[in-house]
Amino acid sequence: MERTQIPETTIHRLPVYLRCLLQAQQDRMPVISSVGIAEMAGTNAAQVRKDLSYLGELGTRGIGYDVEALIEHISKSLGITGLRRVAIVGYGRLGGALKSYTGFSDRGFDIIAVFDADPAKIGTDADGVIIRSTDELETVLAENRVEIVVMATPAGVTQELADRVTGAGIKAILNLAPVRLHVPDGVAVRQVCMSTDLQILSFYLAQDGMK
Amino acid sequence: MERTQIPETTIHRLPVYLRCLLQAQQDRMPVISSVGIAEMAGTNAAQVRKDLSYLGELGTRGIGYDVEALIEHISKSLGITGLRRVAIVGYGRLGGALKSYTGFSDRGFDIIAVFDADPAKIGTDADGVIIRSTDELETVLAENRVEIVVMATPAGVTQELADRVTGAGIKAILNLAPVRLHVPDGVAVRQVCMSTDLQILSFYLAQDGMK
DNA sequence: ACATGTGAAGCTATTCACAGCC
DNA sequence: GGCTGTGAATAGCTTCACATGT
Repeated sequence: MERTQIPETTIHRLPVYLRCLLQAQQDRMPVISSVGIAEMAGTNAAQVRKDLSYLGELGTRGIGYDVEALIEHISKSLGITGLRRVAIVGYGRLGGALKSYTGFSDRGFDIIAVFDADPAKIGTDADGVIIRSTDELETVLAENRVEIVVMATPAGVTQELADRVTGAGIKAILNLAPVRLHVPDGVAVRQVCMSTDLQILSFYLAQDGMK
Repeated sequence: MERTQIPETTIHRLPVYLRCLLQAQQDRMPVISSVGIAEMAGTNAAQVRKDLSYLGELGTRGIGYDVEALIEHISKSLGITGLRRVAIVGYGRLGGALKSYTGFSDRGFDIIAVFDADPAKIGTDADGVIIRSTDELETVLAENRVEIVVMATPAGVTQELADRVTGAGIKAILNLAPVRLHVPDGVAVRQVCMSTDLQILSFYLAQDGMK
C-alpha cells in the first residue's frame, strides 16, 4: 500500500468535515459543494478540495460531493467504521464526566474499561462498567483488546502509568493530565490541557488591551 | 506600541515553555540553556531560541537563560501576572470537574462565577461559588468583571449562550461543547473537543495497521 | 454553466549555520 | 569554549487560477 502522505493539518480537519457532513445528512442534503462544506467548517473551498483530494477523487465535477459517500470515505480514513475500544485510567471527577458523556459512543468510541487506584472505588459501578484496579492494567487492557487509552490521572503518576500502558502494547493515548508524556516511537499521543488553552486566550487578551 | 508579529505556533508553545521553567525553578536551577528547555518541552533548541527571540533578547550568550527572569517575562507576555477572572457556563459533570480542578488557580486563573439553566441547581453551592441562573448572564459577567468564559454546555444551546456572552463584551471563550462557534471579530475562541482528538488518534491507528 | 482536482505561486514556520558576545 | 540571536535555506501549508470533466 502506498505511503499516502496526508499532511498533519489535513488530518486535524477531517473530523471537522465529518461533523459538517453528518449535519448535512440530517438536513437531508444528498449533495454538497466544497463551498458548502467550507462555510459550515469555517474554512475556504480551496482548502476543502485540497484536503479531500488526499483521500482520492471523491467528488463529481460540475456537481459536488455525495454526502453519504463522503461520510463513508472519511469515516474509513479515520478508522471509525466500527467501534473503537477505549479505556479510561483515573475515575476522578474528570474521568467520571467523560465516562458519562454520551457524545463518544455516538462518534464510534466505546468505553469498555475504567481504572482507578483508590481501593474504595475498585469493584464499584462506573456508569455501566466495573472499576478495575490499576494493578490489573496490563491484563484488563489485553483481555478487552483496548485500542485507545485516556489518561485522566493526577499529574504525578501519569508518566508511570503511561509507561505501563505503552508497555501493554497500546498505540494511542489521549492525555488529559497536565504533563508532557514521553512514549516510545510508534505511539500516538494527543495532549488536552485546558490551562494551556486558557493561557493562550490570556495572551490574546493581553495583546488586544495594548493596541 | 509596535505590531510585534509573534507567530501563532510560537504562542501555542509559550505555555509549554512556562511549565518547563516552573519545573526547573522547583529543581533549583538558576539558569537553563535552550537545549535544556527543548529537552523538557519535546522540541529542538533552535525552535526554542527563535520562539523566545520574539519576546526580546532574554538570554545571555555563553550562559543561557535566567530561569526566574524568563518565567517573569513569559508570564507577562501571556498576560497572567495577576489573576484572570473566569466564569463557567454549564455546571454539569464536566463543568463541575473543571470548577473543582485546582490546576487553574495555580496557573493564574480564578473561577469566580458559575452559571446553569437548571432551577434545581441555581442558588446552590458549586465548590465555593453560588450557581447563578443563565438568565442573569450579562449582569453577573459585568458585575464580576469576567475576562474569560468557559462553555461547558449542551451542544444545542451553546451558540445561543455564546452570542449573549460576546454580547456582554467578553473577548475570550474556551469552548468545550462539540460545536463550531461563530463569534464577532476580535473575540478569541479555543475549541476543545475530545471526540475530535479520539478520531485523530484513530486515524493514526488505521494508518499504522496497514503499513 | 458549474464544480472538482491540481500544478504553481505565495506564504508561514522550521531548521541550519554561524556571527556575536560572555 | 559555550550559548544566544538571527539571516538564510529549507520544508510545509494555503491560496490561486485554470484545465478537466459533467
